[in-house]
Amino acid sequence: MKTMPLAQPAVHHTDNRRLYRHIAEQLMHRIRNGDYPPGARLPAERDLAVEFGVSRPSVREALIALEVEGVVEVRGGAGVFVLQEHSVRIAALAPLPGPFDLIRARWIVESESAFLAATHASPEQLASMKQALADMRASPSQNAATLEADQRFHLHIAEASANSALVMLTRQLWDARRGPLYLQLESHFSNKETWREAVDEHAEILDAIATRDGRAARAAMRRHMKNAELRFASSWRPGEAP
Amino acid sequence: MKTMPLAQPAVHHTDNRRLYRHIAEQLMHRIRNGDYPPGARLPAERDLAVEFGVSRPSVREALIALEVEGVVEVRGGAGVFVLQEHSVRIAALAPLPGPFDLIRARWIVESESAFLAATHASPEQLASMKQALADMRASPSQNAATLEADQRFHLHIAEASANSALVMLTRQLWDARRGPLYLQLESHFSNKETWREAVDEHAEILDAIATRDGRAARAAMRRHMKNAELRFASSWRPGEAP
DNA sequence: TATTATCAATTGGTCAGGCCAATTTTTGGC
DNA sequence: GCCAAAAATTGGCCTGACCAATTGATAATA
Repeated sequence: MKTMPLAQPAVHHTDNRRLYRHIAEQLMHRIRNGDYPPGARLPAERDLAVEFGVSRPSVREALIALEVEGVVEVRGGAGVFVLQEHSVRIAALAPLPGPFDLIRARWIVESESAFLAATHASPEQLASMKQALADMRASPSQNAATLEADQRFHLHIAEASANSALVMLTRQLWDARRGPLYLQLESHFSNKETWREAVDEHAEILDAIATRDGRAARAAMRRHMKNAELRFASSWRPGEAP
Repeated sequence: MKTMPLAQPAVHHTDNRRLYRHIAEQLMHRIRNGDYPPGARLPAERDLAVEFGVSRPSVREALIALEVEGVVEVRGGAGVFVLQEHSVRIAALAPLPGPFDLIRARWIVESESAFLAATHASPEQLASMKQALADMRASPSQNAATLEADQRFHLHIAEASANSALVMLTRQLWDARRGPLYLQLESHFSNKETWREAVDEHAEILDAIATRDGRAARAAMRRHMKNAELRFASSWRPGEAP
């Protein structure tokens, strides 16, 4: 028996394509509306599919979107439950830390990552660090590309620490740089001389890790962070506190 | 013709359930690693399905997760493309760190927070820590309430460090405890004796901070973390890695 | 030759129906 | 009433198919 002639989706989605998005919006609307209060269980995937006139995979996709957004929790065999708003929202509302707080936190976290990386770094990870350093060297001054390579370098060190929590923290610290008054300052304090210094500091860190000298790696990272703070401070215009 | 006997997924996902998450993580890793640079087109859904040894719907679910995360853009009929400004969103989908990684990361972060707190803690913050400690003492063993008080104690220390980035990191480390196999273990390793030990360790930390002895505070926090790791390890059932 | 129109291949979009594993609910026995 | 076993429910994942949009190659045309 051949497949049926393909029913037109009952959900009238004006936004072309992305059916799952439309379903997700419908569900989100109901949740906000209180039809599905926090903690409640949504109808079964099969039932939702019938109700919306779509297939179960489409409903699944919508539910996954809601799950990724932190709205619902999917418990296998049990059901889909509305999540009472939790940590994510709170973190989003918190203001981003200022540049100096970030650098000092990185001083703490990344110096220990470097220490651990000296022990655990694999040849592949060392190669990745070397590549990132080369990408930094490729540019005579700081720009968007070198900033990306810089982040890549530090993240590779965190990954080489063999501690996924440190990777998570390092990522968060770098993500926090997307703060409001950060970007313009970035470009401000970057002249050729300070940039060369920064690159050389990275080279020292990499050398220490490559030679498996944990203490030297930690010391080099701490120097780098302290110097970064100084470079940042020197480019600071008085009258605006972080 | 009946359906084939159901092939076992080639991707060996240790993290129970949520296959799409595993696939999304793999793809995210490649994107971060530069295998799929910004603007590049990912392999076709069908090809990815073959490569990962999963079905196309599973790949689709992973891609939708990445799309919701803002990492990729799906253009119907054309392909899936890596977005340019994906940096911020890239963190959320990463798997939660295991308990041991978390404790070691806390050893690093919170010991320095304690050191700084000894210098900067205000009388109000000291009072809050004291209150949290009292709430912990109020219960003879560990439960949900004491866990909350425990978190409160440590967050107050982070706030007393006068570094908002450390607060952010500490919050993230505690949020990560929402991991899958964490909660059941929590209740497992809590007998009255070990709980009393833990509470006493907190008291030592608070004493050191209250007397403005930074080095002692750091040392006390490191002892606490090391002991917590030992307590956790002793309750660990062999055969299940984090 | 350069340009454009057409067609075929590719790729995402969606549906249908199926079996499995985990969970929940019901049922049956004590 | 209480507890264990069976049945129903539910999410997890798979196979295979067809449609629609995009893209690139090909042929027709100026």
